Amino acid sequence: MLTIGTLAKRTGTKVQTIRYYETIGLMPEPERTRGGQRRYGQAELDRLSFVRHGRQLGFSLEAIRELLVLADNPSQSCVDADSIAQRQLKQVEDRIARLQVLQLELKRMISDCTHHSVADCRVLEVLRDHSECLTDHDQIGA
Amino acid sequence: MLTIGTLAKRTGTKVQTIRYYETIGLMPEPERTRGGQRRYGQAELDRLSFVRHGRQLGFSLEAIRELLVLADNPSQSCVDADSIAQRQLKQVEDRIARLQVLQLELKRMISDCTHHSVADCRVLEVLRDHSECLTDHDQIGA
DNA sequence: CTTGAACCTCTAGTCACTGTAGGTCCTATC
DNA sequence: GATAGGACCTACAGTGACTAGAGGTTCAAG
Ligand SMILES: [Zn+2]
Ligand SMILES: [Zn+2]
Ligand SMILES: [Zn+2]
Ligand SMILES: [Zn+2]
Repeated sequence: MLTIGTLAKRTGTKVQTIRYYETIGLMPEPERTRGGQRRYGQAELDRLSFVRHGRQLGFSLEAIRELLVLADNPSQSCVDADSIAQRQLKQVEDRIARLQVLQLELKRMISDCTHHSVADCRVLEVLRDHSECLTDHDQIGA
Repeated sequence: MLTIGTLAKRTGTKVQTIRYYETIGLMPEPERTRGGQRRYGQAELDRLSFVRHGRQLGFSLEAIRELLVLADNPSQSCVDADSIAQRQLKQVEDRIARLQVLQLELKRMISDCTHHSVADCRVLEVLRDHSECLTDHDQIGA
C-alpha cells in the first residue's frame, strides 16, 4: 500500500495533482486509513502512470479519460483509441505550423532592427503595423 | 469617437476583451457619455491594435505591457524591446522543438498500430509504457 | 510519549479570456 | 414625444490543468 506521497514520487506527479485528479473523477477514491489518509495499490499506480504519460504526450485530460474507458474493454476494436491519437497528432501539427509562422515573423523583426533607439526600432514598428508582416496570422498566438 | 462595439470590430477584438484589458490596466479608462457608455479616440485604437498584434505574435500580456511602456519613450535605446522579442522567439522555438518530439512519438504509435482490438493496440500500449517511446519527454506536453 | 514529516480539507490564484444574467442607454422611426 | 430594439452597462462564474497556501491532524520512528 502506497501513501499519496510515494505514489507521487513514483509517477513524477505532485501530491496536489493526484488529489485534483480525484476531485475531477479521473482517479478513483482510494482506500483510507482509520485516520483518513489515502492508500493506493498497483491498479492506481498503473492508472496514474497512464494518465501522466498521456499528459506528457500532450493529450488533454478529456482525451485521456476516453482512452482509459477504451483501455478497459480489451475485446473491442481500437479504432476509437487510434482516432483520438490521430486527432492529437493533428493538433500538434497545427500548432507546430502556427508557431513556425510566428518564429519567422519574430526572427525577421529582430534581425531587421539596428538596435538603436525606440524611435526606429523595427520590433516596435512591426508590432504597431501588421502590414509590415509577411504572413496573415489571424488567431495564431496560442 | 468610437463606441466599444465599433472599436471591437475595427481591431478584431471582442467587446468583453476590451473591458477585460481595462480592468487589468492594459487599456486606459476611456471617456464616458452622460449615460456611462465608453467612447474611444484614435490613441486607444492604436494602443489596442498594438496589443492585439502582440497577442497574435504570441507575446504574453505582461510582455506587451512592457513593450507599451518602452514604445512611449522614443528617445531611449531599444535593447529592452529587442530582448523581449528575443525571449519570445526563444519560447516559440522551444515549443516547436518540444512539439516535434511529440509529433514523432504520436506518428510512430499510430503507424505501428494494426488497428485491430484494444488488446493489442499500439497506441494504448505506448501510453501504458513509456519505455516504448523513443524519446525522454519529461515536461513536454504543453 | 514525543517529535516532526507527511498528511488532511478548503480556498484562492494562475493566464487570457468567454459567457451569462439582469438591467440601462441610445438612436431611429413613427 | 413615444416606442422599439440593438448596443451598452456591471458583476460574476467558468474554462484547463494545475499550483500554492493556511491551518489543522495523523503516522511512524526513536
Ligand atoms: Zn529594436
Ligand atoms: Zn502581423
Ligand atoms: Zn490501435
Ligand atoms: Zn513516453
